[in-house]
Amino acid sequence: MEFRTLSKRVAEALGVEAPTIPEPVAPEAAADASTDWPAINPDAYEHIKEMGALDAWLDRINAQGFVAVDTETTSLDEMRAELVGVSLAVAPGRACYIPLAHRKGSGDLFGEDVLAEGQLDRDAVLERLRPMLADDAILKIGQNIKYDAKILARHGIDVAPIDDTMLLSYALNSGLHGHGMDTLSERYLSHVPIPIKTLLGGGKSAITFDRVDVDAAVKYAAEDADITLRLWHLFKPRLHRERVTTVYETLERPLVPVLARMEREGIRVDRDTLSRMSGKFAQKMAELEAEIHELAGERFNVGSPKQLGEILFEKFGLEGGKRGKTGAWATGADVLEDLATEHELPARVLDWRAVAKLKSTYTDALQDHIHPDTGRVHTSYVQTGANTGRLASADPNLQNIPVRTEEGRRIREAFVSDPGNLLVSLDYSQIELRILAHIADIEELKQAFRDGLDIHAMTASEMFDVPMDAMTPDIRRRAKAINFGVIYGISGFGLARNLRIPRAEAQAFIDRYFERFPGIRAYMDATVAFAREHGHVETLFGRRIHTPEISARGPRAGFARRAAINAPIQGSAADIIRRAMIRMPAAIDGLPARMLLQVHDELLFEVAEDAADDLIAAAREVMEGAADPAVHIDVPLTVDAGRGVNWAEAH
DNA sequence: GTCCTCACG
DNA sequence: ACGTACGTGAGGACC
Repeated sequence: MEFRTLSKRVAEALGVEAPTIPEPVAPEAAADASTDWPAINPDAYEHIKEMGALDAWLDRINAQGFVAVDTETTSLDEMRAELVGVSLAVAPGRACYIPLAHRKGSGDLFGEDVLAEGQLDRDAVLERLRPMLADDAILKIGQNIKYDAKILARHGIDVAPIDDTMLLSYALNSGLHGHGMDTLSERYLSHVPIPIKTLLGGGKSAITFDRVDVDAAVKYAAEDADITLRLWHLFKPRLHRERVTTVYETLERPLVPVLARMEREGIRVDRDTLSRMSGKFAQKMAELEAEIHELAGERFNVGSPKQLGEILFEKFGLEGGKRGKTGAWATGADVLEDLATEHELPARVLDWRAVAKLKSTYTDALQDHIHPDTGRVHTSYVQTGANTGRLASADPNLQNIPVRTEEGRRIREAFVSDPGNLLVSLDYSQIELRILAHIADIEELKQAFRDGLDIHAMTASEMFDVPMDAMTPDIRRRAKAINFGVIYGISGFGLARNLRIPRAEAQAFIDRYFERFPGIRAYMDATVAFAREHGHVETLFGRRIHTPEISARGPRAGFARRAAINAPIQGSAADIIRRAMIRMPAAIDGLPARMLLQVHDELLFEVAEDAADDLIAAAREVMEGAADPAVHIDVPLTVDAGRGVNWAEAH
């Protein structure tokens, strides 16, 4: 009897020999596959309204070992969305939609609100789909499948194994903007999908998908599955041909269930704490506003940079005014800080802005994100969010919760553990500088990290010939700015602005730095040369970051050059923490602990009090060893840990 | 919708 | 001569 592996069956579908290792290779099949495909035709899709018909689709899926899956719901917010229907595609042009919870009527308060005709029972269908969705031998293909997996997880259904066309696109082309289905369909299939707006309408009168007419929904939903499957047929062979299979299979795909889990866990946020803070901030803003109006001699909207600029630079004629591209006066914090040495108005505006930011973006907005059922805030990580391989966090963004000022940091007191639990934070110490030391192979820096020295003080000592025991905070501060500048693709202008020193002086620092650490300049030159030759740079783990503008002329060249220098450093750090996250579930299995958040170089966990030590030990080991065995990094990766009943204490 | 501003690593 | 530190997301003003 023949044992058919997943990859063999997938390979057959792609019309090629099965490979001996994990995934299929089908360059030839992909090269002309699209020419053989039927045109995308929404009228050709099947509306499943009987179990027998569904079983026929399942037979086909079981036989071929892969299927494109898409869910239709009532919301883009996976934690609140209700499942409305499921679509499946088994071959280009062969797709169906299973409506489950479409409703008749307008949805008005007094309107009819009963299930539409031509649907199957939702729970019965889910039970029928469940074995297939969890079957190890059947690949489930989705576009942003984390979304669908979360919806189905809420109905107790696991989806695995998976492929994701959005992530395939990202692995192949991180430099291109847009990995959404509409963009991909237009770019690769030259087809404009049915716009969701034609079904839902827009603005205030927009309806939810459960109010969409079933026949229209069949065309829309099945088309999405069809497009997803076609994109997969195009992308999957390119993965191997373009040598990014490992990145996709070790850094992208396995992260999906990990992120889905973290997002569903959420983090407990105390509404009363936020609400009290909002009240205090409102009071403070009112006081400051009165002072500001008094100082200005008139009432105006303090939140309007336009009005503020007119008062500062036209009414008062203050020096240092600059207009931006659009002709508006620049009133950013750096400008106001300069003015603040001579006038009280800009100083008070800075105070007002600090409070207004905390209130509007954090203490007010976060309250709206507390889930009514869980009492927790559930962010959404965007795996394709950053070109460098970093994650992005949205709705809400939990990667930019204040920490730098005392007042802001108090917002973290609202992020709390459940009773009997603690929050535990583990963060990589100086990971980007360590990676720089390794990539650029700077012996002094590497040794300093091995010796556990203060790296900024050590840099300062080398650069300014100051013995370590005679180091002053100000000299160290300058060296720190230079170290960060190097990571960002340093320029005299940028460093001068950051340190508020003359540009010539900043340039002299940089020259001195390169003199002292010639390997850094060599790394920068080599990286830019690599980008010019290949159109991309790479992380230590083979992730490619495309640099399409590296050979541009004019100011864009400078941006592209600095981004190219930064990308391998930022991207390698991103890869390392991804590797840690992927291994984490197995490492903490059995502990009463859950991973909640990632903030670029930090992982935040919630754990039962008496297991905190065990968790820290386990998680630290995973994080510190996360580059192994794929890459040997010639400096230790070290992780700092903290714990407490809230995020302020834990950090 | 775009710009400005500012929160984070 | 140009015009710049790298990577993000979000709120408010303004068009």
